[in-house]
Amino acid sequence: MAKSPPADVAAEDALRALETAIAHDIHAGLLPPGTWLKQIDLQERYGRSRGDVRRALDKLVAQRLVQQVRNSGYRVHPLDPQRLDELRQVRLILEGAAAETMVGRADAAMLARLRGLATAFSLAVEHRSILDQHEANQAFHRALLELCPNAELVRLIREARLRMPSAPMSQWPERGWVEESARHHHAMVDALEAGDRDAFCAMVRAHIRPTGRIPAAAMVRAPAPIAD
Amino acid sequence: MAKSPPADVAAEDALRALETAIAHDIHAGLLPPGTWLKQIDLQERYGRSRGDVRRALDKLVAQRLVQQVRNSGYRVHPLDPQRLDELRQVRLILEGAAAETMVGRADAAMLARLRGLATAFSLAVEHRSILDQHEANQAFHRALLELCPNAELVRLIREARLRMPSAPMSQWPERGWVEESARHHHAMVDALEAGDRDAFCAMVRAHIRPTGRIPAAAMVRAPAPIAD
DNA sequence: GGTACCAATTTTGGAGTCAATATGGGCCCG
DNA sequence: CGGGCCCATATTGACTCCAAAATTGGTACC
Repeated sequence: MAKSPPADVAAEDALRALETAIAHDIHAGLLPPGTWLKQIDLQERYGRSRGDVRRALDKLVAQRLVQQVRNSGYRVHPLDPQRLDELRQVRLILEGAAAETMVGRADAAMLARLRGLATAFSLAVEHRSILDQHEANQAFHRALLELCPNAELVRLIREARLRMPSAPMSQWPERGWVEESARHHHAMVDALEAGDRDAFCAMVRAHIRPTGRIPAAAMVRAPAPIAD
Repeated sequence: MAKSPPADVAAEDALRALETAIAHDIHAGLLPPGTWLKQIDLQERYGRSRGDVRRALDKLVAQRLVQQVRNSGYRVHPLDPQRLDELRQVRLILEGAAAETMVGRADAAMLARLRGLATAFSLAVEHRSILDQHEANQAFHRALLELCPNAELVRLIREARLRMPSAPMSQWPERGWVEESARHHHAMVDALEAGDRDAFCAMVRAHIRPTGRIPAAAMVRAPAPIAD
């Protein structure tokens, strides 16, 4: 049953690889919101069969990252300010709750790794391209999420982050925010190291930047009710 | 342009209908966890083409309600105690956060409707089949969720609830829980009517019952101080 | 009597093909 | 000169068919 046939794993990973490749290009800004994703273009762009493209697109539709219009094809989901703010609130809820479970779970090696990723991001902010900054940021947060023991929660957070279409790219250029992000990362590691749960959670929440306008009325209060 | 072609809408709804039909049968216990979902069976069971069955199955896989094994087909996702508990925590997080946003948004008509659905559930508990109870419960919670202004959050909650495989059916029969659920529903409406946010949120959290047995080993240590 | 092997059947996965529909340009008419 | 209609093209969506793989049942052997 659970053998390890390379062909099977390869095929399965290949499908997911295509899916994440398209998602990556969307986040990188190569496929701006509203762009029509013609199957034939993707087919030759990624060198895959049409069926694979179609299945990957369907998965992306299930994640609401792309939109399907009957008999017109798929297109990158246009970003709606309302939806963007709702997504931000969802991230606040999920990542805030996850933060509660993370403090105290990092050993020395993990702390060192996180510190390294935080400094890598700082360096990227100074000397590298925006795309590299994006990568470094994702790497840091990916590692951070490994501390959360709730696999389902982690999956949900990953999906929620994935669902934010091109948000980073369009708003990062504002000088000052990236640098603040870098400081946030280091502060998170500091709090983790000190075992200061409140500081850590506060930093995680502060890190989720408000989208353009701040409708304070819709803010959710609520600290996480999660069991350890 | 955007004419009103019944074919398009019908086709789109038809696909989703098949998807929800399968999900419904899974929740109803007709397709227990671990069951192999042979495409040909579903094809003749729901009277749909194989392509439709496949696409619906893929969507269900994306929602982690069914599992796909290469060259062996799809099967209902087996319920793992660990995963079930993680899902419960996720529901606590999401529904608890949603509850915070609901108080004060219900007008008189909505309150009356909720009250009616709560009593309908109570009646179902007394006089109807388990399946009817399940339906009544879903109807109440569906209506309740309409109070949440965050559409993305609502979607996430619906998906999370959908992802719980057959949990209600397998554990509801324990006499006492269903009746407590009915009381919970009425208490929620009471709190909503009184505008008592804390009471409402507490009730929502209490309503998310702990998963059957608590495998202390699987717990991430720490007593789960769920609800209050 | 139990076990291991082998063949037949069933089921999946994918590719190819074909009809239906939207898009864009050109043409005709006002 | 501007607007509306019609047709050619390209793209999508669905059905069908075929090969590959796994499961099942049977049989022979130990």
